[in-house]
Amino acid sequence: MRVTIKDVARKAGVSTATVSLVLHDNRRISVETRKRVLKAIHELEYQPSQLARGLVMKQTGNIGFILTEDHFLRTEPFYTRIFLGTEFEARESSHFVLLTTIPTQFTEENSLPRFVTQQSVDGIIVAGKVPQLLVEKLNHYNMPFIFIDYYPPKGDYSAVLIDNILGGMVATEHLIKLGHKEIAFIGGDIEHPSINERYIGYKMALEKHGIRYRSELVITSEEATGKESGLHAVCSLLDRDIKFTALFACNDAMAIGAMECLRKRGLKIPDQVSVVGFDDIESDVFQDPPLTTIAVPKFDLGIEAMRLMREVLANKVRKNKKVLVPVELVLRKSTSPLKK
Amino acid sequence: MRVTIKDVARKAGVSTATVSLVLHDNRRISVETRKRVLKAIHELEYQPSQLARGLVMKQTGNIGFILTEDHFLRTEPFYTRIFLGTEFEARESSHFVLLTTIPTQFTEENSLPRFVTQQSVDGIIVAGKVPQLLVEKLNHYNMPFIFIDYYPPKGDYSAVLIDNILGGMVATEHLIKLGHKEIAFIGGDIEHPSINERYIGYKMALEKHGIRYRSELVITSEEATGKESGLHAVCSLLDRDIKFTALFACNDAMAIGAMECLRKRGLKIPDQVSVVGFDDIESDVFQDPPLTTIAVPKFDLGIEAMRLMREVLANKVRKNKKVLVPVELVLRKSTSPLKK
DNA sequence: AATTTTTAGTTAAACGATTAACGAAATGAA
DNA sequence: TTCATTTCGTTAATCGTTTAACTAAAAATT
Repeated sequence: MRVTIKDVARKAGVSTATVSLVLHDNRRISVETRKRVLKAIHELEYQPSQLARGLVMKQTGNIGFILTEDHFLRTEPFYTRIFLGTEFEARESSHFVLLTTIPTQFTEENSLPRFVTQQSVDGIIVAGKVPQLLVEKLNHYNMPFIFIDYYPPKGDYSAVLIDNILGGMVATEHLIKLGHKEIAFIGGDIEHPSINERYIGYKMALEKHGIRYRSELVITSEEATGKESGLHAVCSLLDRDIKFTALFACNDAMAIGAMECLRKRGLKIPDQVSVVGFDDIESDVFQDPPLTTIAVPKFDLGIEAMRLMREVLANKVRKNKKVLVPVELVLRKSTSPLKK
Repeated sequence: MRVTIKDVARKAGVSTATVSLVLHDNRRISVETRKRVLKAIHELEYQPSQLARGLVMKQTGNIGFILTEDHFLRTEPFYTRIFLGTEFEARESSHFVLLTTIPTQFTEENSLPRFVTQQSVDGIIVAGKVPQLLVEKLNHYNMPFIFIDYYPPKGDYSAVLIDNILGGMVATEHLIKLGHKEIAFIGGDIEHPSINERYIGYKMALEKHGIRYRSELVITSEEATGKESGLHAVCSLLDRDIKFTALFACNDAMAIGAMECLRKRGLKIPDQVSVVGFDDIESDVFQDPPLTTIAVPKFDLGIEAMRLMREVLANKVRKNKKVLVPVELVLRKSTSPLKK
């Protein structure tokens, strides 16, 4: 049978209360007694039961982690890295993370994850864009939740977000510093806050350096944000004979598609067109040339979310707190100084 | 405050024991009382506390899921799919799955996942090849564990495995039925049970159809099982002027590398060489031509593991049970009938 | 009618922790 | 010396379930 606090108490010749107090570093216990207890704990290899502890403390020690199915199964380990960060940081406070997915099309028929309805978690982390319906259903439960890399359009929540505006600025400024003035921007799903913010960063950088914003250089009408969209966007630019010496794509997938189009049309990268992406996905390195991009620290996003969760659970947070995690420029071979 | 069994009991005018018995479908309770209780449960939206339940039943309701880091972060969502299957099936028995990773190089310095040392799980599922040290450390704990897609070289364990031999046979027979007789096999990391079994399947199929095994058609000396190994293996075959009209690669990655080499050397697929892979990874479809392969039902592997775990936990399993999940041939464009 | 059996519930202990409230001994203050 | 305070522990209630053992009433048997 399992070693319990009673066994420890007996072995150390004290009451179970004393053992518990030692475990919680209560200074009401003398150094000697504490030593005896610690010795007994060690010798018996005692591990407190999380169940018993949770029952009296009214907390489960679990954190729920919700992802849509497609995000979890994406080839690019974006959300898996975020999860890993969360799980890693959870070890610091002895939390467990329960990962579950919801259908990408979450409708009325779908029920919430069991850990929510059963109240088997102390808090919930929601990663990536999720259907509004989920958010609303979640609101019915008296459980703190935190978003990662997404922010619901209505309502006020705690969230850990990528500093997309900064990223957009850094990417654009990088191009500007290389001497470029005709910098195109391509984006899709422009309603998505993250994409929109990158776009804003682009515009801010232009303004900051006194470069006029030219709408013909900008494509925000793509539906999706995949490779095909990138290809399509750039091709449409080229078809209209729009000239640009640099390109900032709202993410790497689109950037890769864009490069494909540029190559097809015989444009040399980076000599004729410099390209910057956003995200730093795995395949960037295998591009020809390797893609310069804005790296998103996925692991850190997960870590920050778990930290924020702890603060929230400890009531350290006044209102809904937002954490912006910084991004950084990763120089590879797809950008170069403007050539005459 | 949380709704407890007491609230339900009060509302229904019965004792808490009665509520509990109703919850467990005990037929000692009359139909009417049961109805009253059920009504109260429903009206109060009562959810039993897993903590309290677990405490008295001496079970946590959790299953640990261990993966090496590199497996979890692989671009190909192989193990994530397996996990998803497990998580999905866990819902049937109200289990939660705690996913954690261990360093790929698990050494003495590394400690076991916290859910093991803390005994916060009822059983453990280990997916993919893991260091032997982990297995040995796990053995010290009195917890059932089950392997998925791996079987430790020493010892006897319960496991859910891919029917690799069958897969190797099916792949090879497919080629034989297309008229091929000179069928090459390329594999790497041949010590790995899965690879070895596919190789055995290859040999069995040849024998079954009375085709002589020719060692010069076989490469098992590659270290790794990646694209480069596939490329290297086939090139070395071609360099030695070995003739073959079909090729079975031990996995899709190698098959893709192999095709790259074949294309480079000007050999047409499938006209001059038919190629079959194994695994059914995402990028198969994007190959030129799309790769015919043996599909591994990842989701099912996870499901079967969870089912097996339940059997084990219920002591339904006499000895260590092995479950072989069947694979199936996926016809795409990389194989065709032998041309004269 | 008396006894036994069945039915339909209840009582109370147990699971393994935490912690407020209490208390005895030692120490300090008046 | 007496009273107050501090130190170091203990007692006992509590968290929300489950379930063995019990009981009262009803039904069946003799």
